Amino acid sequence: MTTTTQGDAEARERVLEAADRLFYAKSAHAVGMDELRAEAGVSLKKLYSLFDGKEALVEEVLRRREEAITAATMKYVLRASTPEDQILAVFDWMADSSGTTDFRGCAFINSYAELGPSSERVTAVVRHQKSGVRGAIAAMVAATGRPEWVADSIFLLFEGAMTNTAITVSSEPARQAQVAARFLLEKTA
Amino acid sequence: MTTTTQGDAEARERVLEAADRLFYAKSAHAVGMDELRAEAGVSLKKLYSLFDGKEALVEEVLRRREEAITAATMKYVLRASTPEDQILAVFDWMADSSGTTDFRGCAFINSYAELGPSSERVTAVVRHQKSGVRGAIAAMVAATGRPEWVADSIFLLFEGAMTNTAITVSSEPARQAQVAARFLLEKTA
DNA sequence: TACAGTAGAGAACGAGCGTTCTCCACGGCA
DNA sequence: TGCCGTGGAGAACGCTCGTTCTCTACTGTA
Repeated sequence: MTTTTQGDAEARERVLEAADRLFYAKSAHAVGMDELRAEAGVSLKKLYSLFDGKEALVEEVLRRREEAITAATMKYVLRASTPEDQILAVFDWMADSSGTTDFRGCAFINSYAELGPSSERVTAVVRHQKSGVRGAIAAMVAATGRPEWVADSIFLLFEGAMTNTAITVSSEPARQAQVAARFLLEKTA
Repeated sequence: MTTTTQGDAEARERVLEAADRLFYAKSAHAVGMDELRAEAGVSLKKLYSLFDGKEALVEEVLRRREEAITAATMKYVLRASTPEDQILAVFDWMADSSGTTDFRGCAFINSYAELGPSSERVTAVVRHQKSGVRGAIAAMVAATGRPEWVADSIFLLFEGAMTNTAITVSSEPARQAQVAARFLLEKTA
């Protein structure tokens, strides 16, 4: 029946939203399915009818998070006028995001770290997302006509700033990374 | 009695060595105290007589790991002749370390990621170690007379390369970071 | 009103964890 | 030889987790 399918979609959305928030804030293994059930306002039965299990849920949360992050950064990127400023805008996004007290770094790196080599499926997702971010930066850098190693460098600055922003609980690393990226772009102009 | 204290010191060493290896390879929460006991060849009773519990053990492992990493990188750093090459040598260490199949990135970031905000004690240790690495790089850069933002940039490249080396399972990120660091040093000479 | 099927609440289950406790074998001393 | 205390092996405990199962209440239909 179409009505139940409609309700399922809504419940699914609520679960994924709650899972994304809780997994990111406390790390996935620290969030129980029952806590998740309560937060999403759904029954345990429905939870397991919507998803194959916790690992599948983690996988889907990571997949959706890439979309959300891409959308969020795009708002900053598209605001910039020059291609160079577009590249630098991703660090503005990071600096602003770190202002929220629950910023805990890169969700993909965190997932990789907490899972260890135990789940090849999730590791594959993490790898894929990372290459996506890298590809986005590479495309923007390529559009400015600069060599690929510049893109690689900016990507590494991005990664380093993500983890350090989380650990230091400040937007300073994001700003430092932006300074370095700007320098790279200027000297390779 | 001094003899038992002597034996305790040896057992303690074995436990810490095994814990460091297992925690790093599989993440701390995935290693049970019994697995650790077996690996270290020690009884559960002695394990708990030597350490106050798992969290205290994690703390001490992280503290010791900093010493070990510092020593390992120093071997590379001291081999270099110029101050600039000394800075770049840390990326040689990283590239070589990533050759071992069990390289899993920065142990401190991994600990931060898997623990979440649950243990402020361990987070404090992580923060301290990170500022140590950063300080070491800052000192080397300062010795060359370059401004502090260059040190910040190289530190972020270091961090980004550590995580990406682990995720991509290759030494490429370490090399890319070295290229970027060399560029920074040349252009700020 | 009687009934079938669905979905929610939450008990139940088996596994794994950190930690403690019990039991027993062994070695130094009278 | 008999005793005592130390330490090892591992059973036990209490807890939490992911997952499944049971029971009950409800809703739409004849």
